[in-house]
Amino acid sequence: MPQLLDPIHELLTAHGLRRTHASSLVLGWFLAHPDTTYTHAQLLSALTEDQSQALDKVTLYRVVDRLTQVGLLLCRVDAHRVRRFQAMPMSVHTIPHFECQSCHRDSPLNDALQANAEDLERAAQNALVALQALGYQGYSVDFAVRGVCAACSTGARH
Amino acid sequence: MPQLLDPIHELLTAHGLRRTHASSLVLGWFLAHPDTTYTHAQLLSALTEDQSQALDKVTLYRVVDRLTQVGLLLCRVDAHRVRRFQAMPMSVHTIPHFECQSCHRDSPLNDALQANAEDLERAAQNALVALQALGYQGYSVDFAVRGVCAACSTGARH
DNA sequence: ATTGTATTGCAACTCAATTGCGTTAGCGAC
DNA sequence: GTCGCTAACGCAATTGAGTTGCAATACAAT
Repeated sequence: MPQLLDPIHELLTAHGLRRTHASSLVLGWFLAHPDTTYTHAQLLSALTEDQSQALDKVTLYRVVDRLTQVGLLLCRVDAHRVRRFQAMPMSVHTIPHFECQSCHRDSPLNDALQANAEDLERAAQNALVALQALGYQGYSVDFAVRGVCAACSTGARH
Repeated sequence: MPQLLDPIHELLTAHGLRRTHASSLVLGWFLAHPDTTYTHAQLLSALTEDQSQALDKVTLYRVVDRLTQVGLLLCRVDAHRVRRFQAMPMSVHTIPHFECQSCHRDSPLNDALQANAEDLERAAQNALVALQALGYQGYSVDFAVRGVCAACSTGARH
């Protein structure tokens, strides 16, 4: 058990963070659930039911903040103005998505974009290479289309 | 003067909205300031100082909401979790930008992406054409890269 | 072990945005 | 025109994500 936590501890110290109960717990959770996004609230309840001991709300905010600032986590604000965090992905998957401004649904666009997936992927890759050369680090690419979806634009009335 | 407002009135009725003082005022402001984003607060103070009569905060929220739902305005949530609105653009300019997760600065990426500007533009155009065929309408494309900028990643300590 | 500083936890607070509800005013029908 | 239905208004009170202040605690470097 203590050996299993080592990679977490090493990541923390490698990024200049202390190896505390809260930070190990949070980073451990994210590493165990890659490619999944969590809001603060979701993370709090997930950790609370995983552990029996509840971790303070403010502490969680601060731990997540630190992890994000050093590039261990990725943060984006969703259409409902809530921050969503996930472990910083290793590879670059550009996930094109559509945000409807009427029903506020956020749906993936894989089907509609089959044709230009390669253009997008190339643009994303080149962007990252160019940025890496400039000293930027630990990034992720997001391709978002905003508008009114078919259902809402035909349905008309709000 | 009344003649100048006609295009605004026509847009409102064409989208099933009533031609009220507040909605004409707000839509008029956005049409007069294309390519500029406003938060609710900025819009409120801009309109208040333009007009002498202050328009209620809640009314403004609701008017902007309606204009957005029918596709006359474009809405995005910025890195500080505040909604920013602008007139729905006529043409598609994909504005690649970088959001630093440490200093929270949001900077345009034109320089770094000179090389793949065409790939991006093509991907955006194709995406819109494909979506239009599916009944989606009034959209805008956003290409965002997230990570830690050069200054923050070398500076290290927050 | 000692000490300086990062981190924690609690309460109180901020601020964008929302809801309830009684009132007002578009707009279509008569 | 004016009647009546409903959208839109405006005020007060509320929500909910996130923040700040500060005293108490726990890392980690010496």
